[in-house]
Amino acid sequence: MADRQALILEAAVRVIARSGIRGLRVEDLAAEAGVSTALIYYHFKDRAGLVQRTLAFINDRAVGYTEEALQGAQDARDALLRLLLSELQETGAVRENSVAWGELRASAVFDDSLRGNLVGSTRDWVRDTAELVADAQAAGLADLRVEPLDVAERLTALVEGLSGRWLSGSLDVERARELLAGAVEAELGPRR
Amino acid sequence: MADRQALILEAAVRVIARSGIRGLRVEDLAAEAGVSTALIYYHFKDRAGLVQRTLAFINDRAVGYTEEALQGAQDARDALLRLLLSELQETGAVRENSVAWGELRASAVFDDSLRGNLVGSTRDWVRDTAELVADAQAAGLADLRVEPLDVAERLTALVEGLSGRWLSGSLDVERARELLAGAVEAELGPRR
DNA sequence: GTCTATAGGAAGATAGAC
DNA sequence: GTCTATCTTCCTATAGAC
Repeated sequence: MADRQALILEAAVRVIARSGIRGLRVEDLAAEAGVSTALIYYHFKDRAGLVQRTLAFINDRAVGYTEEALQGAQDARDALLRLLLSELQETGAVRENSVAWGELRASAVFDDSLRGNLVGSTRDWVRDTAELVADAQAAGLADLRVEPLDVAERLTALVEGLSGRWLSGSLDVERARELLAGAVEAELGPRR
Repeated sequence: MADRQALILEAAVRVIARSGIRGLRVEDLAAEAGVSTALIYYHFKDRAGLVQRTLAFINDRAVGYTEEALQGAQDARDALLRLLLSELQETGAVRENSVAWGELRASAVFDDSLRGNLVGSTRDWVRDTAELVADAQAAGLADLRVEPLDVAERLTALVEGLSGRWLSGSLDVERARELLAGAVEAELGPRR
């Protein structure tokens, strides 16, 4: 069984998914994890440290289902679509991650200390996406006139927009996935 | 000069733009507005009522610059672009509104009582956008094969995604506007 | 309508025993 | 390492005077 710290971090993800980063109460987390508040302070120093560590934990976990999503892709264009769709799934872990990610971005508007992490992760994601766009072009599966970085930046930003609507109850996940697939078609042009 | 309530509401917008909905402290607002906390409770009953009224106030104000953006549009396609770009401007009021809107969406993930307002406003915005897409098609300025509602839903969601990146410091406003213009081109196809 | 003063209740953080 | 108990700070909300 995992150690106490890991148990607390897993509980923290659940609490953040339920109440948000700013709604995270150390006492709630203690109850969720079945430990005392003092233990949390012992392991994580203070609330800010706890949040920091939880965000890093979430990021690591995301790598898992992202790579999983790429398994079995037919070609580069298919891989691109799968990568993007992997953020829009009604799965426990994905939803938790999406909520946390959205909260992180929303919180970073008011809290500089959260921006570093965020900007870096965003850039990585955009870069990976742009590479798949370029691969698709090289394989003759996408319009050669489009700029991979522009397309990647738009598609990933669209995922974030759709995700926000999904999680805030304006859009169901199936419709979001459909819209995203349509955007990929519009951006890359017909398969040649 | 406006009455006290309006002064408080204007101050509340500034405080929300600076600290977020969940970061709004009645005491901060009192200082910003130059009144006592008691007066705020006198006029708005409680914190929730204050937030509610402020959000409505922000919505009303947004109608102003939205309509302004449509002035001088050359044609339906141009009007569509202007409508969308009006959310991405480095102007005091627009930035304040964008921050508040993003916060509202982010908060609604955890607070059901905020969803009603949000879902309705989103639907209206998407509908107005879809109408402009249909107008552009009728005027021969957009590909007739695209579904106006799908395009509108994607473009408005993209605006929200770009706006989130802009406000959280991942993207500057000029780049965001450029990317958005590119998306309109990709979605509507070349002018015919 | 508006203020000063303060009650009352969360929530973060720590002391000290085990 | 982990807990119980508690300190302290911050924040919403109200009482009561003007």
